[in-house]
Amino acid sequence: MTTNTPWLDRRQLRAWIRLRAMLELLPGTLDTQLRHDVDLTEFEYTALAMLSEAPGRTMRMTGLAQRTNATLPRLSHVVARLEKRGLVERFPCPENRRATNARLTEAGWAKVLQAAPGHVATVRRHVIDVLTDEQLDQLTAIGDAVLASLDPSGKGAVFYTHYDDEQTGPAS
Amino acid sequence: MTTNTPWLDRRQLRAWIRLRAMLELLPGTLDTQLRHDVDLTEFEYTALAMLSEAPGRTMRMTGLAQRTNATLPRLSHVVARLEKRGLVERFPCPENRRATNARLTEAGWAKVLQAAPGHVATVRRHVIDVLTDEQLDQLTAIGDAVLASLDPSGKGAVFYTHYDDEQTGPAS
DNA sequence: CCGGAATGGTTGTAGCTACAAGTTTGCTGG
DNA sequence: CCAGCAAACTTGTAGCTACAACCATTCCGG
Repeated sequence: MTTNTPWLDRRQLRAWIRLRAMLELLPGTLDTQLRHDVDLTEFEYTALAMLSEAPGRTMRMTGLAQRTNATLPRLSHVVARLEKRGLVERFPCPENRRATNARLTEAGWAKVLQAAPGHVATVRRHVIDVLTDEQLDQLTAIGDAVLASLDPSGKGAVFYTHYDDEQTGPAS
Repeated sequence: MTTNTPWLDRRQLRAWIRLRAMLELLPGTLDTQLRHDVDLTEFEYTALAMLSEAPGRTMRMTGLAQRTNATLPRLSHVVARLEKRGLVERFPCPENRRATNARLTEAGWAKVLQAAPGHVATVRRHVIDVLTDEQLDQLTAIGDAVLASLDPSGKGAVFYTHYDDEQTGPAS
């Protein structure tokens, strides 16, 4: 820890500058579109979307937090707000009395249906449609490497790899 | 705008999920390290670092905002806080009386020196060192494509391409 | 040379996130 | 069977960002 940290060479710096710029600019762009069109944050949308795909449109808070890459306090606040807006409802989990389930309401489902097309269009416009199929796969590989370093336990990976290939069994 | 937005296929979804996860997790990781070690945000660090590389360690607010991918209001607030901490000082720009210059103080310079190694180490650990040289170049290309779609005017590109190749002249 | 638009900034405020505590329920060893 | 620790949340609060408003300069056409 006494230093000896090599500086970044030009190639590395070049890549890092792009990544940092994306990190700074993309969230704002996505948020702006969603807020303007349907009054949702990208994070709120993601939470609702995850619920909409879950069996019974219901998930436990912890599970939802993992899928949305959020901390539990953050999710708790967000769900509380969504509940006030009538898009989600919470109820104690039957099997585990310290757990809480979040369920998408009908209004929440309608909201997802309303929000999805615009959001997908934005993601397409700024990300998907400007990349080649090859680049999409490269991005996937890069993401896997980076995310593995961020989450060595690999808890999140369960979800990342969920869409990789339906045939393959769970990660060994 | 009447819909007709194709949904994402598996390959596209796969890549997008990784990118979204990075968008969500990376900033927090970088912020946490910097805040813990030197009480700085990644954004604050970037601002200070940009100033430290500028001639006279001085930049106009607008220019600094562009390099840090920030809006002017945001930068204004941040610089105000940095000024209170004695890391930066502001003074009216001589050539343009409506403009403001921000200059790194000695304390600010010391702060950058103190912060840089740890931050670079973190960036290395989670990004640079987990990718191959090939992947770094791929990331650069992907970043260029995405950023171009976010900023069609290409104002930011001036900076992105600054490190690409010292030999090449300014973009045509 | 003057009225309006554009440039360059600052400030106020609402809303979201991170961090730190606190609470309840479940688990485990002795 | 119970002490203590862990799991699963919720809540309080400080701090940062976005958005909107505002003010001061500068530029530009007629």
